[in-house]
Amino acid sequence: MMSESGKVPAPTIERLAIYSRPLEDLLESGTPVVSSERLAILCGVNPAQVRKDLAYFGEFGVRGLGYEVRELLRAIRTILATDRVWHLCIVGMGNLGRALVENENFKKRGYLFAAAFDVDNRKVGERLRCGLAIEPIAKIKELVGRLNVDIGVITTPQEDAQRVADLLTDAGVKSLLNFAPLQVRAPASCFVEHVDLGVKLENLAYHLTRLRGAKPHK
Amino acid sequence: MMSESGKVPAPTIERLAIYSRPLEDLLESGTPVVSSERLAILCGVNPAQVRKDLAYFGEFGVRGLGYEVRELLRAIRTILATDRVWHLCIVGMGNLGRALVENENFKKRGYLFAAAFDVDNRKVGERLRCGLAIEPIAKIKELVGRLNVDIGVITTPQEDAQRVADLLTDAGVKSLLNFAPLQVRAPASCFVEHVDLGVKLENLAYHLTRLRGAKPHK
DNA sequence: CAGTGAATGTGCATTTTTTCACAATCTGAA
DNA sequence: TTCAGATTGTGAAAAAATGCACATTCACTG
Ligand SMILES: NC(=O)c1ccc[n+]([C@@H]2O[C@H](COP(=O)([O-])OP(=O)(O)OC[C@H]3O[C@@H](n4cnc5c(N)ncnc54)[C@H](O)[C@@H]3O)[C@@H](O)[C@H]2O)c1
Ligand SMILES: NC(=O)c1ccc[n+]([C@@H]2O[C@H](COP(=O)([O-])OP(=O)(O)OC[C@H]3O[C@@H](n4cnc5c(N)ncnc54)[C@H](O)[C@@H]3O)[C@@H](O)[C@H]2O)c1
Repeated sequence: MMSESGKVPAPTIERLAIYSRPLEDLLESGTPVVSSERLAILCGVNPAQVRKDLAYFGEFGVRGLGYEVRELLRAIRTILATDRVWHLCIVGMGNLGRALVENENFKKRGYLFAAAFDVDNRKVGERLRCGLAIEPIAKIKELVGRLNVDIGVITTPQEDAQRVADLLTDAGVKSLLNFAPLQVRAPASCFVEHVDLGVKLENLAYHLTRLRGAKPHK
Repeated sequence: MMSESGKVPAPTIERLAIYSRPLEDLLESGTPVVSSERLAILCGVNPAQVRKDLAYFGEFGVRGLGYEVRELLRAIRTILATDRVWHLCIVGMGNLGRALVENENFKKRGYLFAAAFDVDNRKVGERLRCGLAIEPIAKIKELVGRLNVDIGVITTPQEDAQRVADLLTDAGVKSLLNFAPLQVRAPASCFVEHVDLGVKLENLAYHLTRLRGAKPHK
């Protein structure tokens, strides 16, 4: 149970997060049990894949029946460590930064923005709708330490992103979510996720030019 | 040259887009030539991977030298079809929707927002800073057809996303970029990309709880 | 114009990920 | 208590992706 001895494939982790979306809906709609086949359809993957992904962490199903929705969701949340609160900070309070801190979804899932930073002196001091005040980047080190920030979010222009990443890792942030369109470098102890919308669009563009029998799902 | 006979792995396409970022910087900084090794380091991948990715589409390098930056960038743009203008429309002009249409990066890369839609009557008619006026969703079909929209961007709340996807595909949009946290379903002829920030964060959370010798790069 | 150094392009081995297929096992009914 | 029906968990096969290693080819030098 909840063994996780060997190493788990990265795609498995990504899919576990994806599985939890329809599971939340099923839970809300009162469905008590779901089969790997049904869940697979809802997520656009293979049923065996669902079972194998879960099997890395234990046996959550009942043969002949399926998975109890509430139970499975709880298990996935434990695996992904979303059953606790994570503290985020965000650097670069432009359009994107504001949209992110204002989004209720994150709070609902346990991702709390604990601090927001910007270099622009006209913005520093401004109180955001979510209650946070924008802090100067000079306070990154102090606040990251004091507020126990786990994840740093970078929403500055591209040319500042690496510098900001350095500030954050230097302040002790253990992982980064970067929205600027370049690969920021960080020490091996810091895990970095990149969100590059340009890459997504270019993918679409590529497929649009040769859309003959392309699969609809990733 | 530019053969592309067999099928190309999906990860290759994704990486081509990633390669183009440092190439743009190199071009700007006047670097005439780059080796697969250097480019690989800049992108956090294996040099052989770079060469193999490119080899799917032709021979762009010069043995003993490397790749001419300008040439290679042009080639990648041709492959990814980013050497032309794509017309986008966006549905759901909330925080995220506004951040997206206001972002200059997209225009610079040839992704033009041709129309913006919302259901909220208080928002319809409003003129955005980018010049676009917010249209009612009743006009989706007409405008998508008239403006020749290639890509539909969905930035509505989760519960409306599937309905909006249906409206868009029905109107003839050939691909979708969805930001709502669920897998929208679309006909096989329509290519869908999902951007789920929750998945990214949950990935980080997972790795944070077991960060022992984890690789920094994807 | 031959020789050197360097980096490509690529066949092949390796690794990773997905999928298949079926024995194991559970529920509920008779 | 046994049986039927259903779906899991999982070895083993298949497919996909990555990385190695080197022959090939080019630029440049003397
Ligand atoms: N807006 C989008 O929809 C969108 C989408 C994808 C990616 N991005 C990327 O996200 C980043 C931000 O986009 P945006 O539209 O919000 O830009 P923006 O210009 O609206 O905001 C950037 C903010 O960063 C601040 N900033 C600049 N340098 C800084 C520094 N060194 N330290 C702290 N703050 C600094 C600026 O003062 C500004 O407030 C960009 O890299 C952009 O390419 C944006
Ligand atoms: N804000 C973010 O940073 C962020 C990040 C990731 C994902 N998302 C997702 O993107 C979506 C939008 O986020 P947001 O923060 O902009 O929300 P928002 O509430 O600010 O905006 C949603 C907009 O969609 C409009 N809308 C609702 N139903 C519609 C319909 N049927 N047709 C057209 N328009 C409709 C609303 O009027 C509103 O303007 C959500 O699904 C959210 O989960 C947001």
